[in-house]
Amino acid sequence: MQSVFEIIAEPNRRAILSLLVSSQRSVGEIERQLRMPQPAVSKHLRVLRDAGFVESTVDAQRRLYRLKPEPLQEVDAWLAQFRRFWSARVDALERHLDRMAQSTATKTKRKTK
Amino acid sequence: MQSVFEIIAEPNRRAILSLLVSSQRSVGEIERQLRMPQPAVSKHLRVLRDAGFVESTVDAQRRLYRLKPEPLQEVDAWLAQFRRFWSARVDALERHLDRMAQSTATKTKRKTK
DNA sequence: CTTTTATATGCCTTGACACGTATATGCTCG
DNA sequence: CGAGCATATACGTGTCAAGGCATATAAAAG
Repeated sequence: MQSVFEIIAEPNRRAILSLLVSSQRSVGEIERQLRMPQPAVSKHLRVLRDAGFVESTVDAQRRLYRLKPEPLQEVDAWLAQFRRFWSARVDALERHLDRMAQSTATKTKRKTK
Repeated sequence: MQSVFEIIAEPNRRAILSLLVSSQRSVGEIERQLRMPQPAVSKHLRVLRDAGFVESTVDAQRRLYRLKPEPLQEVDAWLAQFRRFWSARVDALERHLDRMAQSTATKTKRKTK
């Protein structure tokens, strides 16, 4: 379990991350909101913490977990190389659709005239 | 192997995707550029195609594979929810650093005067 | 001090998947 | 049509991680 991609491959871990984006939570809150056994939550949090996705502070017997941005930014950085590609594609599609609309409009004009 | 996240968890598959971002390639080209056994390449391409990451066309005995944007955009969409979070954090950090700089400047001023 | 609450860890089983090797399919060209 | 190249698939194997359950640690409450 090394790469950030393997970490977020697990659906429950993604759910935890999504939950933490709004605010920090205790293990028990996560457990209840995601309806998942407590040991499972703790284990996933362990993985997430080791990978730097979250950090925790102690509040009496509770541990409050909150998000850290770096690993997800790493994913974002990897994704960046593809944004150029697909925006180019969207542009091409838009040009294509423009031509379609153009041609349809012409046809309609002819018909309705 | 259902979710797009599991697909890109595999390093060789990410390498293939990165390779295809510049242009389409045949299986043999991928095999040589990534120094990976041909069956491995074919298998990963199969997975990528089934998941909609790539598509292929036939060119004689070759198959040319090229990228499709949708699945990676799905990843991008999931990531979007965190961007607000971390840009907020960066803002806070910047404000913090500004204050530091401010205070340091003041101190320096005093010293150098 | 005992009980209860909150969280973490250990062990075991199971299933998925990546890899290697061998082989099959299919196209091209002599 | 047969040889050779390009790609796909099948099978056997090892690894690793997720889930379930029991239990350990530790703090709070009574």
